[in-house]
Amino acid sequence: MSNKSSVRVRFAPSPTGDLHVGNIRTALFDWAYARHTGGKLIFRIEDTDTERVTDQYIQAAIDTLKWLGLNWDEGPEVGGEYGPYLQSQRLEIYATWADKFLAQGDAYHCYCSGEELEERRQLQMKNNQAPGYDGKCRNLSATQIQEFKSQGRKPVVRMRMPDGETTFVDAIRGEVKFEHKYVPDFVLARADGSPLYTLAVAVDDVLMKITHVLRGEDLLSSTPRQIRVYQAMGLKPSEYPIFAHLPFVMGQDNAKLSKRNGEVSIAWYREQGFLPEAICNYLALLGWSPGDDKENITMQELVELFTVERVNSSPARFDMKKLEAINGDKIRALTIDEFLKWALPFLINAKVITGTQAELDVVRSALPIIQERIVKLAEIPTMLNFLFVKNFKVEGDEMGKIVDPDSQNVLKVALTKLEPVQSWDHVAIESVLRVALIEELGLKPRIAFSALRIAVTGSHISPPLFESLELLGKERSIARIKAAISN
RNA sequence: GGCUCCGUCGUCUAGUGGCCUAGGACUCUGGCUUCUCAAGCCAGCUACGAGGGUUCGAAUCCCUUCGGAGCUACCA
Repeated sequence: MSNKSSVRVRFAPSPTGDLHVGNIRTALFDWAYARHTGGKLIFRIEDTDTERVTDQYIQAAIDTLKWLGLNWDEGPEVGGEYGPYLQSQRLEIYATWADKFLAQGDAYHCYCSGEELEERRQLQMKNNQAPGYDGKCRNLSATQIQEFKSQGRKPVVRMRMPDGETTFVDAIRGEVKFEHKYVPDFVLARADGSPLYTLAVAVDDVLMKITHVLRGEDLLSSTPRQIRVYQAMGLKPSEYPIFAHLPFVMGQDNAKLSKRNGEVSIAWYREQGFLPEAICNYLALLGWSPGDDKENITMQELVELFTVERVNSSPARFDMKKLEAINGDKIRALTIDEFLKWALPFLINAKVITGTQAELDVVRSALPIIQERIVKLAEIPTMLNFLFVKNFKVEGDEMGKIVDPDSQNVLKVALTKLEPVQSWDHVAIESVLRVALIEELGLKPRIAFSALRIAVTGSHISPPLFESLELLGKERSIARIKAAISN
């Protein structure tokens, strides 16, 4: 490998949809590697397929990456000396190279129509032959070309794969070899001159001086084609980038993660209240490991520890439970100020609060008691709703649990003991209630406090009772207990 | 079908010939703690796909086999 500061890695998604878990894992590794080596991360948009690409996804991808904390040195928004970084803005460059390949004899015009190709492919399959371009237009005579032209045919540009084989060393998998008889001549540019991935990706990696290509394993078998383009461009093997094909992230059904087998859109994780650092931490563990037993790491630690050598070659199954566990850990590690910053949008979105200073003060004092009780930020609204709801009412199910004589008695006793309490803090509240209900009435704590919990929070599951009472305030607490007493 | 990649607990992984009667994390189960729910703590379950070699010794090396995945486009 060349010296450290010259490392240039690229993340080059095709914006045909929202960035998903697999894309992000790749982006994360690209980023971590660039940062680890002190190199540059180049963000390039591969939008050569005009039929599938949508502009909105480009902006969405930018937003997602930024939200995750992954920054880039060259690319959309930041520019760079090798731009533009949208392939749709580099069309002339690809056209120029395609012409050069044609002139050099590395590529040739192919006049076969899609239907003809498909027909021949079916025939190959039927005869148990490897399907692929059969080389029909490889050596057309001038008269044949005239003939096709007079038929009004427009040619595509097809790369000639010479006999032989391509061998390259994948940084994760070792030496990989493809015999060219299994790598048919491939199309570089459509009849209208627009480039295909195979052309654009190779040209850009060379022009943008990419030194390391870390990408999904699905591109492994397209590597010989990419190398063929390098050769046509005049590169020596020592000038090829280093390839590292990352293992897949798979869904529950053992297939590549997709919308069908799991939640893949990062937007969804964001809405659920997963922290960017938790997502990155978890994703980093899919196909890579720090080496020791420490799994909960910061972005900083990831950068320090990440090496391609430690990337696994086998695919990993996505496990929501573990992501949640890590997210819970990260949430618990937040300072209250940070936690507040993350919590507010969820509270406001759920219309639990509007965002007044008074509300913020309450939320801030309530956060410590729910911090270790949630796994996702989206759980916050339901947990704190009882503190803000205007017309509080215990719902039927829960109400049914406190209409029995014992519960009613607890509420009545609690009411009389609580009303005189002057300093309304959880310590005082707890001691009063313990004396009255546990010592004097001889009740089991879980029985005694359960009735009160339901009466004031509306649910048998809530944050700690005494702190909840304190946060609610004396007035509302008393009122709710009164309301829960049947007569 | 062909080509290529991959194969350690349910899941993510540690492991590069002896440190492995295989370690950690998540999940699950049981327990402790306890005002609910959590958190925390303790314990337990469970794996080298299979079969052959090589070796004093193999999860680690070799072969075969089985299984899974990707590719096989004028998608990327």
